[in-house]
Amino acid sequence: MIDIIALIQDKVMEGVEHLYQEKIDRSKVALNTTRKEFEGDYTVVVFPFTKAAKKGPQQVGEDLGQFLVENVDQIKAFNVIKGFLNLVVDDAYWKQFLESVVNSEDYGQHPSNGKKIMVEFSSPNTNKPLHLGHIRNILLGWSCSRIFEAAGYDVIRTQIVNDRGIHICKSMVAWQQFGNGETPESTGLKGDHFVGKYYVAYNNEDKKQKAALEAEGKDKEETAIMKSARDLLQKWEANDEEVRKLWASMNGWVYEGFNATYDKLGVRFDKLYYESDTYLLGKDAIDKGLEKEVFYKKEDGSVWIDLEDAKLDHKLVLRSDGTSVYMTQDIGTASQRYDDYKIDEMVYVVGDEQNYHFKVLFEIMKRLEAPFANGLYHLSYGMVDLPTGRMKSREGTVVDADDLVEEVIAEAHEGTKERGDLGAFSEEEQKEIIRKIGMAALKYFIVKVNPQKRMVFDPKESVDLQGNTGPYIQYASVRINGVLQRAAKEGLDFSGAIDPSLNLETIEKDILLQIYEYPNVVLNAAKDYDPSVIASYCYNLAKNFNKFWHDHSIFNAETEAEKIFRLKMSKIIGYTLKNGMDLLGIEMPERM
RNA sequence: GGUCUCGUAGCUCAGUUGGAUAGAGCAGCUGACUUCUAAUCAGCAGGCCGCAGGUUCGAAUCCUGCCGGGAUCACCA
Repeated sequence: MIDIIALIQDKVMEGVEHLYQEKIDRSKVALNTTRKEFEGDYTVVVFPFTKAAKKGPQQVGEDLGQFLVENVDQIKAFNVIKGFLNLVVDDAYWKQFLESVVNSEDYGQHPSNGKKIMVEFSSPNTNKPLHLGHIRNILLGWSCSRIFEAAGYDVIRTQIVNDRGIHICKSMVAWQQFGNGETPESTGLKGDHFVGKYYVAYNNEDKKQKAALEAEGKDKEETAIMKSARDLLQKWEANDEEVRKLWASMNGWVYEGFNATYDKLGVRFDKLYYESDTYLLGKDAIDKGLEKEVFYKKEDGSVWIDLEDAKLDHKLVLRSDGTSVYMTQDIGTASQRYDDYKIDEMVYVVGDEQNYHFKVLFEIMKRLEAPFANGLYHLSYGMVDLPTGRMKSREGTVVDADDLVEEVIAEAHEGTKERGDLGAFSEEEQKEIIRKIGMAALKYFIVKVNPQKRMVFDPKESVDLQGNTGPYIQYASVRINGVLQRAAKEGLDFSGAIDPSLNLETIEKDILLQIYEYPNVVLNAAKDYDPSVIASYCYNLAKNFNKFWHDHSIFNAETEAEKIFRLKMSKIIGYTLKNGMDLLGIEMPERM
């Protein structure tokens, strides 16, 4: 299949050189799809050539249009409006395109590019359950990892589990003091919620003790429970057997809970890194950096890097007592990952409050001349706000991930009772379909927003099933299933050739152009680390299909040739929607 | 204060390497189910693209300044 876009660009360059004896750069050839109001498929902007031509835009358009029609078989007509050269591509080209993809169920999957990329996402602390902010992180990370796979990368999904530190010690101390030996089993609580309960208990107790200290006129920062937590942290670092045992079992409970949530969200990881294993890493790199004079040592023994020439200030990489900071650990972990997998690229999906941290980290890796330094990327995403403002754990406005999932599924259940057509399914199957619809609503709502932007999460809107939503796109796909199933049932074979004399409707051509673009859309989404590109694409394709469906009956088409053509169209639209939504982590139901 | 980032319809968001009269959805109003699923489709209404300059044949898009929101600038993670 000839790449029509590249072909037009080549011929435009050729045409300008032939007509006006001047070579132009490929980047000067702006090629857009033609706007709806005008006739044509692709539009060349001719303004950039007027200088070379020494003619007005209208004349240049006429010249170039004439040249293209004469020299490119696939272009059968043109018109020029105000400096825009609209080109009409021969229907035969689009029919041939449809034939070439109609049996490619994996349409949009690029061949391997030989590159290995690691995507880190989620990476929660282990002292409380996941919330809405994690959901954005997880969905972005998962979707990007799928997009990279579709773009031809070998992908390794990972997270760094923040399993040690003062936060988990707080939950531990509260459990010791108030737990009476309870477990998730004995209470029927999900593990992460169980541990989170003790984190809350810790904070309540700490607050109480602070108030008491303040009343006595003492330093309110030094509460007894805080001291106990710090004591636990020290014992943990000293490898105290009992403390380690408690730590392991509490983390174990949390992991069970997290895994249940990951399952519900449909994500998994290939490799887990635990902070308890990596928190001491990075010191070798600091030593080497000191030798190379990338770092410098202050009199107190602390080690720093001067990044002022990169507009980044001075940054500590090792404390005066020789212990690591977060940065040290990240330097070490990055190298560890490279050693483990020989990755070409590494993407960190982390909130935008850490933009500065990653700028510094990447700059350090460059100065240390790490072989993967140029493949590092921080996929920074904005915080999720509620219509009432920010989520604040102190004010109890944090939206819990598990509650949210339950809520959207309940809403999908209501919607299905009203509108659904699931009579033919068993209860079990119906539940599964409703789950897919609810999850589609939630996931699409989050992933359709450009990652770098802060977003407002309105729970009411997130469960909408109409308009620019996940279920809208699922509905288009379900309609397609309907026609294809009917075709199968009627024994209708539409594998034959498309009638060469068939005229394409405008909407049919629009759809073919759009599907033609899909593989490029995947590459662009990968290049920009941006799932929202795929989301808009799927929505627009579903919208076009719904219009097509409304305006043109498939089974009651006027001719057999039209019916066959439209069935082929339906099939490829179905694949493309399914493949696109899969890149967002969204599953398609059979019916709804 | 320094650095970074965002600002588009009442609300939530799109808007390709700068291209034609800035687009969707929701909310509001009007129409369309005897038909392959109306979770749909068609229409009306809604805009100083934060403000002011600049670059350009052409700016929501690039540059500068200002205004407004957010983040960050720890021997915290």
